[in-house]
Amino acid sequence: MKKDIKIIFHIDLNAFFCSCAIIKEPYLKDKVFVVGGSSVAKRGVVTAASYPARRLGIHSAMNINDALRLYPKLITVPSDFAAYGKYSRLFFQHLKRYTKTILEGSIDEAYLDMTEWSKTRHPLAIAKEIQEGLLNEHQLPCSIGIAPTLFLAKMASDMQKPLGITVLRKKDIVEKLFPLSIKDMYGIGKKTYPKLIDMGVMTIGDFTKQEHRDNILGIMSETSYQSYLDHILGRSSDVIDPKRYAIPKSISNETTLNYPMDEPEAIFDVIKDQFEQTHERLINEELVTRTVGIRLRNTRFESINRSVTMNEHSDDHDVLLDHVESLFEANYQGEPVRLVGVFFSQVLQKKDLKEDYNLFNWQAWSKREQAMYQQSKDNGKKRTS
DNA sequence: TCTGGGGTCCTAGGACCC
DNA sequence: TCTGGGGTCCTAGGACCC
Repeated sequence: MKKDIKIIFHIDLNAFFCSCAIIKEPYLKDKVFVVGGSSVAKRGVVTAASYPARRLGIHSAMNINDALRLYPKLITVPSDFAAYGKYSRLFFQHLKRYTKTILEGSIDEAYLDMTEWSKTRHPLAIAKEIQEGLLNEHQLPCSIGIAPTLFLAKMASDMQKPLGITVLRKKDIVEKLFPLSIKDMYGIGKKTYPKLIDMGVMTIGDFTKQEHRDNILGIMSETSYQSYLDHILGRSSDVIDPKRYAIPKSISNETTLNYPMDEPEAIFDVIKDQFEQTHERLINEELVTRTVGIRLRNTRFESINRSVTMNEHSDDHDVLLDHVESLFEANYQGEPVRLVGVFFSQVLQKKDLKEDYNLFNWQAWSKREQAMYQQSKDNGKKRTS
């Protein structure tokens, strides 16, 4: 039986942080500017670069000083996370007019299952309408990719920026996807890219060639390799699960210190501050955690994470803080640190706790305990009858 | 040359149990 | 006494993404 082909949209807001800055300060439109940098001079990186800045070679994650060297008149504006949250919510609200089957890929990216809609209207027409709606109503430019799987839709939305709409059908893969540089593939980053280039895998098409298989398996697992092949050839997931990223699996706060510190009391003050922020979010979002950890980064940029997993989930301030304190005391060796952080993982929603907990308890009981419990119940029945 | 902050997923090794 | 193999959980680190 032939499998129904789905129509997935991937909608990617173009230079989202920059768009938010322009909404607030319209004079920034068409200017060479970046979002990012730090209040502390001579530190920080570019979080987002405007398109005019990108044309000068300025890109995100670039050191602010390097960016200034490329263009001394560069305007820098500070991050405004409250605004990003606000416009992100407007973005998703706008999309919910079209379908409830939406996956929030990140603050500025969404996947939509438009299969049903496309039975009555042409996908390109709907995409055009969404794109114009976001631009006219919210001043948010976007690019849209239309494809049969999530991965291909994501790759398609990247092909024409800004304000592009790109259709990538399975039959277009060889023509449109294969020629792209392997570094443009989602999942291949700055560590894997040079290794692939060394073995002659320059393009996405090269990656699929049998002749490179053994070499590639030398740098990644069979599972990863197969998963990339499935992505490229249109065999990966076409199912949108709106719940997938709805509840965080971990939450954390970290901060880079203004200068490296080696006074344990002073360092712990900062860690405690990070803890309070993370804990506040835990409480506000009605979450509980089972694993508590700290992170320290030394002046060589090496990080160590140390964590403990508790027997039960908890949101208790003092219990969690005690763990943080013990972890710091047990692991801090006196070396100067430049970054500290606190994280909670194995996070759950508090309201989901009870069921899980009962289930957990039952399974944790030994066979003998379960038998005893069963027997006591049976005895109870006998007594009452 | 100097590298922010928030996440997800994967891998690998050790402990422990059966 | 020494031994196998499989499964799960925990910890740590790393790659990657926005």
